[in-house]
Amino acid sequence: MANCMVFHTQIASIMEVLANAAVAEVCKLVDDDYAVFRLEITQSQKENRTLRRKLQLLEMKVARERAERTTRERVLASRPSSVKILDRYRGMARGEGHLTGGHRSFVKPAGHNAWRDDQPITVDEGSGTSTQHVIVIESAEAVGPGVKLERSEGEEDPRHSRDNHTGAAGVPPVATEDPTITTAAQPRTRYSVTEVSGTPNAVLKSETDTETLTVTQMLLHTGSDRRSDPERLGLGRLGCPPAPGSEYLSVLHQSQRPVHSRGDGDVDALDTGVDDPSCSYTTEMDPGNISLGLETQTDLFRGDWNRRSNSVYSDGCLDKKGEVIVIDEVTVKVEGDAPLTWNADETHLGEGHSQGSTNDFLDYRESLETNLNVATHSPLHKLRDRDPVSMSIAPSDSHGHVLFDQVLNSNDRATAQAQGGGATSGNSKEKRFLCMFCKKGFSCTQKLEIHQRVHTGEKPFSCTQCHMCFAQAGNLKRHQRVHTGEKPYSCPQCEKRFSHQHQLKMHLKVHTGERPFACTHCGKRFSERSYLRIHQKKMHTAHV
DNA sequence: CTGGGGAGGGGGCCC
DNA sequence: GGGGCCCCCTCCCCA
Repeated sequence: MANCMVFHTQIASIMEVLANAAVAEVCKLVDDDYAVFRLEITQSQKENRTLRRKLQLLEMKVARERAERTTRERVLASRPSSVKILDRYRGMARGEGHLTGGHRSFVKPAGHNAWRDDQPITVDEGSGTSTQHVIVIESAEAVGPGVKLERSEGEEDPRHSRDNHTGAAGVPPVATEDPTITTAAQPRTRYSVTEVSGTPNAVLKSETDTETLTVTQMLLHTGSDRRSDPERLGLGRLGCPPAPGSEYLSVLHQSQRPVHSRGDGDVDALDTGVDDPSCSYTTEMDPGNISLGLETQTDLFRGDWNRRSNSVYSDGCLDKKGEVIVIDEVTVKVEGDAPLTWNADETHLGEGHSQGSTNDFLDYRESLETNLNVATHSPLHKLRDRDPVSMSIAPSDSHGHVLFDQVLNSNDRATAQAQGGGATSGNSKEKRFLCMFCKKGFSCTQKLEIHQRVHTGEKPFSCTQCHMCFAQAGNLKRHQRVHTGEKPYSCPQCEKRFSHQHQLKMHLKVHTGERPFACTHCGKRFSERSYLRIHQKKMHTAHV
């Protein structure tokens, strides 16, 4: 019996050893196969990159030919110079295709500060599926010496664009600030930026002749801007103010890549990493894809960059396919006496700006409504669809320069109010502090500063518990009730408690039966306007 | 309905 | 008294 037990034990041991060996064998086979699979993927990626580079080269070639042809034609035509900057944001977060915001184009006639009718600002209304971004800087030759387009920190470095042209897609994105970027008054004979990934016509051309044109990307930020704060930068996705320049870029490089995988591009799916079950294999990141998006992406997210989940930001920041050249912030300094006038038909920026007069600030209110909401790209910030990315013009300095600054996170409500005469509409208090962006007036500078955060995306108040950022201290305080569970507003009739006072007010209508909002179509009444709106949308869409 | 963020305005306090 | 600052209320909107 004892021998039997010993034998049985030995059998069990042998079986265990065999089983382990079998498992090891299987694992080895799996690993080998997986390694082969990974190798194949890597090779496919490399091939893909190679093809992409070839495609880019071909497109560059075509672009150059077109540029040269255009240049010759222009020279022959002896047309007055103008500067065009076409910017297209690719890929609407919601695919609604209203890409107006990011596609603002400026045409600044040389010699005078009024937009010429015959050279309208081109608003590139991309289909939303196109990946091309085009920067066109046309003939600067006629631009007066005082006209400068400066490129500042954070702006897309032309060299990056050249990298794109030359097929240097594999070059890792440059996230660091390039002090040389701000090379104002740097003459350029040609400036071409082309990034194409989905459409054959993606070509960018720019021709500047003897002009001292520099494109500068700048953000208008108030003094309290904390963009330099590493934590905020890292949290930019959460809704912190859009960080201008490369600082934000660097954050993107670090944290935004995973987001690419959500895109619709096959390549991206590969690039963003294959879910490797073995955990020992790191899918090669496709620098061609990643770098393109990152190195060309300048700063979008500004706004809210804000908002809510971290991943969102990346969304907004990076193009789905990571191949977009985004020039979201362009500062154009115009030295001149005459107010700058935009072609209202094209840009809605119909008001001029003159130094020292806030009334002359360019009115971009309408543009706010139509601007692309970069923030919408950002899951974090969860910008509303309507939130525009706007190109705003603000007084920049004591020299009467006009800054064209793209800002995010503008609120349509503010816009609507501004449009409704908010700047001057009647309040008991004199509202002599006008918003440089929307001209809305405020009674004191503090109010104005808070308001302008709507445009700048600045959110100086950050939650210590969840990285949410807020433009107003009170909103942060209110938000923190989410963490503390504090519900200071209790219903006297049912002991229900709320964190918002307005929530209690709405709740009380449950008890009172108050339904002040009646449907104009069917007479049905609702306790809140939003309910009525939903009802009308659902039941009377045809009427509305 | 409820929860929660965005934003404007009023008012008190202090200098 | 005016301005800056802060707190709070309020309304709006969305999920």
